[in-house]
Amino acid sequence: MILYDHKKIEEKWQKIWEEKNIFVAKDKPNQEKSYILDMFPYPSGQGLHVGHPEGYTATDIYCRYLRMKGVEVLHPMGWDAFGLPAENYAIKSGRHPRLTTEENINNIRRQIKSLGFSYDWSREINTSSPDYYRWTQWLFLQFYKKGLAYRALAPVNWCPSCQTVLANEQVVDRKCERCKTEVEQRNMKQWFFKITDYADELLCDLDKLDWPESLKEMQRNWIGASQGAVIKFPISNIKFKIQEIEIFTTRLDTIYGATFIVISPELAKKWIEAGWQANEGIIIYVHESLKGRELERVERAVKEKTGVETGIKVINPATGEEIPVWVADYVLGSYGTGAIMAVPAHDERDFAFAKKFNLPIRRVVEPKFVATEGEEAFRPQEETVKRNAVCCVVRNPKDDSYLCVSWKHFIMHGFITGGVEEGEDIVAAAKREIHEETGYKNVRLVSNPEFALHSFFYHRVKKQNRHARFQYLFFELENEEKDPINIQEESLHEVLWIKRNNLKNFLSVIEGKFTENFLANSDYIYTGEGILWNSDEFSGMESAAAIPAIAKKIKAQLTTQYKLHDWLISRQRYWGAPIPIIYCNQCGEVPVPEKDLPVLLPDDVDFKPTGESPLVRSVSFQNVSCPQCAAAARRESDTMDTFVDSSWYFLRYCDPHNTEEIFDKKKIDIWCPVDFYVGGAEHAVMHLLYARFFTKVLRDLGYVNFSEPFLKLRNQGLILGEDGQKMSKSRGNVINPDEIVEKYGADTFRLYEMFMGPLEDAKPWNTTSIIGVRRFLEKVWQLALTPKINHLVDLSADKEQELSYWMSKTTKKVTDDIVTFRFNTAIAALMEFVNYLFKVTLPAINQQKVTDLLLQLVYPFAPHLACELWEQLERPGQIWQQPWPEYNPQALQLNKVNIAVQVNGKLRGQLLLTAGLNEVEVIDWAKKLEPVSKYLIGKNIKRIIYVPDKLINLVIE
RNA sequence: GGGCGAGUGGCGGAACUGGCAUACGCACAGGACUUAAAAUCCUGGGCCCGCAAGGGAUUGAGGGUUCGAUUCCCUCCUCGCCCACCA
Repeated sequence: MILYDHKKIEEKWQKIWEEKNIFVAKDKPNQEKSYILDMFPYPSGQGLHVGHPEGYTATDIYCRYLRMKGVEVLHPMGWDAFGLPAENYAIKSGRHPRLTTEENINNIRRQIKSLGFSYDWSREINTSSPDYYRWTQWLFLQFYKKGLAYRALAPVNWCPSCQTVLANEQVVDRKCERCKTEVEQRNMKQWFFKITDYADELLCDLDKLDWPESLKEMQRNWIGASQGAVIKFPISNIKFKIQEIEIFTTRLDTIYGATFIVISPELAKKWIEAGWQANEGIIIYVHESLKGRELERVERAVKEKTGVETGIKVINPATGEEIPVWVADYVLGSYGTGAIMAVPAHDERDFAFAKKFNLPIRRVVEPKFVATEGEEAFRPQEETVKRNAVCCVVRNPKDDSYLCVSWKHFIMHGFITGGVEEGEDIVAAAKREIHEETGYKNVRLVSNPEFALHSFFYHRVKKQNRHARFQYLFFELENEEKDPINIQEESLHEVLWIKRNNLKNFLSVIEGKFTENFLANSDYIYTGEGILWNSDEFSGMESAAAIPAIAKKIKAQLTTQYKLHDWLISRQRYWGAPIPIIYCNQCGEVPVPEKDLPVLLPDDVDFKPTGESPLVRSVSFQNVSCPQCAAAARRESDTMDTFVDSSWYFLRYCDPHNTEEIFDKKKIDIWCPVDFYVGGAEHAVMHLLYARFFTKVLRDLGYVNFSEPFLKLRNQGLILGEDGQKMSKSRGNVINPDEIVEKYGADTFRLYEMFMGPLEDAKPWNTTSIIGVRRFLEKVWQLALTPKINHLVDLSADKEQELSYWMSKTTKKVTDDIVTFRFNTAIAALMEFVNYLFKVTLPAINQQKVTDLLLQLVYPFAPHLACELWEQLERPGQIWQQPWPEYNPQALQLNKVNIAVQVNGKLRGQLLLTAGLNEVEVIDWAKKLEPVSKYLIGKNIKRIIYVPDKLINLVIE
């Protein structure tokens, strides 16, 4: 037998595929098409990492399958070639990024090709090539014309190590995403894309996408929409340019509890600049908090709130009351209006601040509970009786126990509660109830937190719907003196003292359970929605209804606020696409005319970062004449964020060599949107959000006719090192795919990566396990070239059925698993099939059929091997020209089935029976089964559960 | 602090809609071939008791629903990822 020489075979077939152009996608309209895309790599000097080919292999298997199903597939590859590492390397080594990038691309292209992926290389693109970035610049100009690209002075994130500004998305934990240096806040005039115009659509359209739910959730959080209101608080005591404070709140229902206003240091600074005569203490505080780097500011403030009173007073438009204004760094300048109304009774941060500075706390929202289960369930159709009530928490200080009652006719455990009579003082009412129900005479009021909750339930004794407002009162028992309890009360419930640590489990009624919050935390405040209190005509309304009603009365604007900010795209770096803008002393900001594109990146540049764009130092680049008035002018020297390049690359693949326009719209219509996109989850809120934004803008500009670029998306999970840690050079646990391909071959490598586990899971690499898939391929080789053939007899009917069962079963499993991207179990099914084939000896005619099937099923996973064997067996044509195998559903039904026999749910035996027997027959067989019968001696069978052709369970007493 | 996800042999993992837990692979042990080793092939156990036949336990822990739970419900523990003073 010829040996399985992976090197020879793989080189041979890769060359054939390339020469025959078999993976070149044809632009035919109205064909059944599929656009399958991998996230294009950054051409790093490290070359490919074993993580990259995981996603590439998955899409390759799927593409090869689709082509055999007759689908025209677009499966391109390219290079996200601009970016900082190449430039940083240039600074260190003095080698130009263009050169190193080109070398890196050549290396990675070689690596990718060595794995035999079926890319259409005729469509290869490179974002750092002028043919490409010309259109990135053109897009910038279209955005500019539409008012979606603008230049503004704004506080921005500055990375002192990378010497450039960063987008919000590139700042993680206040640190530069790339180099982990803490970022600084600077005020700079920079270019932005107005992504916030699309915030709402970017949020809503997520629902339509077949993406991992966690990833969609990350985008939702990033966009961060909050429904709320903007309210104006007029300044009442001083006069300067600012006459009112605008605040944003999501809790307009709490406005009657707003006892002060807090503004951010950023806003305070603006006011000072606008002429506010702030005292020195304020100026120092504002200065200090803005100077302190963001990270420290947050860490300090979370521990303890700081702030100063401004002396300014405003009118609360709801209460008409005059309230003070404070400045504090717990209010962010970058969110909402940079100012809040503080409601200490219903917000933990405001509460902490109010406690520290002794500001008034006013409760205005009370929790609402509706019983929904059991006999107590509130009956919405029936009339409701409203009652004022007390909930009395009586503590015995001697042993830290609490006075409780346990109802005798229901399972109901709680504190002493009772109704308050008309005109009765609540403390008096509470004492009366304690005395009536328990007999204790001497209790002392400890505190009245002026807290109440509303409970809606059906009163089982009184037989009516109740809406009770329980007010809490805390007492201590002074002494044990008590009167006898009246007989009627006694018959209803039992009086108990429950120890503090048992209380939580004991209490069963809602007002009791809720008390736990106060006992556990004396500073407990209620932050949820509920029923309004102390809120004029809105008292008694529910939060949701009160918000629009209050808004109407005080003329507040209901709006949605987003966390998403506009995308800052300027970078003070060299290796990127120059922003096509010219600054003229006469005409100001002038866009470069489209005919002058591309604005070429000059070669004669000193890369050393100075905080200024390196392009500033290129005289040939900087000095231009104004396109409008021809006067001397200068070019914008910043380049664009590289995420701009990758926001539209999937469109260029449809028409990559067009020199007249960005793309031919007809070709976009043929291929787009992308049907299936695979890549890492790290792009959740950057690339994937930006690409969606670009698509929506291009749709509004009329260039594309769809709203979402990537219909279906899956993330490949991380491949960890053999030690279970993330692979990294410093840990020394990096696996180089080249070595694996050299030693075991590309087919083995591909198969191993798919066999490791589910695509989306993180999983550790284990080199010794590779041998398993290599053995499998060798078995396929052996089975195809040197099968055991039975020349003497035909296959018996039984064996014939068994064979077609295996063929159908395997075809079905492999097909289903490819479509659902569960490659690990597809490979396991192929292994089982091969193990079976090794055990049987078949006549030549069957042997040929089964080998053909096996090779076709294996082809998407191990294409080199399958092509080679197909050729060696002298089968007609090429394997990739064959249609994908179909299976026979009838063959999946077997004559004989294995039925599990259980006694009381425990497996006691197996029955091999003809399929489709009725229950009675199966029971008969089961009872006779030796390992089963011994359990039945002297027992009655109570019940029998029969799952046809699968399982029988005999339930005995 | 909030959100999402996960927990199954020594290891990676499998199990449709509640129906034989541990498929497939690695590793391991015994055997065959070999002067020997590697490779290959065959066989085997998987935690506990037993020479064995066999029995019992078992899907992070505890509880519930069910004839039957890795799967559904409740409580808790651990790990991973993301977000985090966002009003």
